[in-house]
Amino acid sequence: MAAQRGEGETTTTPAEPADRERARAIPEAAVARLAVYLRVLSGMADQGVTAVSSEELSQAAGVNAAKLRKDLSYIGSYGTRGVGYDVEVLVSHIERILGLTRNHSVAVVGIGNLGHALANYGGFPGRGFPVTALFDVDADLIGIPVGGIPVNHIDEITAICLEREVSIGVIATPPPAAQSVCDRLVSAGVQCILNFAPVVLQVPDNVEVRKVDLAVEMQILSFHVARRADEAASVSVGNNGLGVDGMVIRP
Amino acid sequence: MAAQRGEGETTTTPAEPADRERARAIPEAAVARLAVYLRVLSGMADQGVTAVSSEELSQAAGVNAAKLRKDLSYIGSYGTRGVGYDVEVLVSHIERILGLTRNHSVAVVGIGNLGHALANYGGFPGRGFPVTALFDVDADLIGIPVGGIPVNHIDEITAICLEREVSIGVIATPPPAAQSVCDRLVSAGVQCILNFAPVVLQVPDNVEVRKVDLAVEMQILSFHVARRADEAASVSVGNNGLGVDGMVIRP
DNA sequence: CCGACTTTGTGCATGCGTTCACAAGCGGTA
DNA sequence: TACCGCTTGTGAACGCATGCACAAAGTCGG
Repeated sequence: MAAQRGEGETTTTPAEPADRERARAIPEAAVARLAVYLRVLSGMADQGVTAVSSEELSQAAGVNAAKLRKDLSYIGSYGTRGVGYDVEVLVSHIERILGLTRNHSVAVVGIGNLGHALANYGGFPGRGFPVTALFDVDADLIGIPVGGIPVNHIDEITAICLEREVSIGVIATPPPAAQSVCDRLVSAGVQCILNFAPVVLQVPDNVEVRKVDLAVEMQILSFHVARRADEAASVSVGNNGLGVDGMVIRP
Repeated sequence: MAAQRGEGETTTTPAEPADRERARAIPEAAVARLAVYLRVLSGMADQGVTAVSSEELSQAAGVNAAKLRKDLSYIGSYGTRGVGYDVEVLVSHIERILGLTRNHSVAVVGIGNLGHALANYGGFPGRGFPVTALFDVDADLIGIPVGGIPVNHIDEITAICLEREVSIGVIATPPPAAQSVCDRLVSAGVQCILNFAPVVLQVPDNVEVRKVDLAVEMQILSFHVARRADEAASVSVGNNGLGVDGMVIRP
């Protein structure tokens, strides 16, 4: 669907179909994978690899080759049939689509164990995400530099975020503080938030929140442990669905 | 579909349709949400709330009410029509399905900034996930207790994981070490891994890996920042898809 | 005891994402 | 130049997840 490229279309449409249209059409799931491809490709580039096939790249990224090609097709046709992809070219196009050509100033709120860890990454995972502000409520922390940046009091959040043009806020506070911190970030014009607090944040529609929830991750793993155990039990006993420990399972 | 409960079915099927069948049928996405519902419900229980409707619960969990009801229906029918759900009952059933009635011993590998943070959570987010072993390669760390547990050398990983029946391994090492650590965990019988290292782990089919990748999260946010910026640009100029900075976007 | 009202549980339709399979396109070779 | 083999890009089928809308089932008031 959508406009093909250079297919001899003789309408009045300009030659360049605008990346915006494309970007809007990329499935969320594909965006996440593009970031993974980017990392794998960067690693390859560092090792002097200049060309790669969809098969190789997909294996390194842990996905199916067809899926990889479809994902790449969302951002355009930059491969050469019969040959593969040029690593450099792919890297630069993915970076462009992911918006990594601009710098995204990051603020970390909550300088506890996790906040420390995040701030110390310095220049955050991958390049392009400079941490430019740290906030906490603890008076003992204010002014102390962590990862090269001094900690500010949380009350200064609005002023500083505006001044330093923070585009991404990272919440690493205890749960009770998270919503209030979030509200302040939003009122400071931050439109993207990465939330480590185990809380469901309420935000306006124009703000994007991504959640990293350790408890949820652990519980999903726990579910799989339980499922495996159940399977093992029913296999070892027979396959009628009545496990050895039927009554252990029920409360 | 599947067997209804106590509908007067007079086949030879035993009364209890076995939770195993159910567990296998729960969509992955629903499992993640069940964990969220569980947290919200626990919070409600702590505040003395005893009953809740799907509407209330769904709002607190940030999802659509129909989806919530469907999710809950995967684990059985424990609500009362015209009334809602009993908080305690729901909590205990979700805990059972997620396998939280058993204790899952956790090992953390890589006691850097992040590993420290994880170990210090002590008893990990939510109850039921006791951290029972820590590992690192750094000789300076060996023997030092973090969060109450002494750090062991990584070479002891197999022996200790077997001895302490570790069921979940958490990898918080630098990227180059991750795959090797993963292999050792697997050979120690660990079947569930939570990976914080920005690496695509290769594991056998019977091992479950979940990935928490900060770089990917940041880049997804970056993508949305860029998309918003593009939208804003094209809106402010008109709506023909040709933005003000068309040539800035292209390399 | 009955009728009105509330809320659950779920069949069905819709849409998104994944997978398949193959035509189109390109480099290499004779 | 013409052919051959390889790899991309994508139309189309499939499957899963989401959302809708309503019957079933319960409570409450009279």
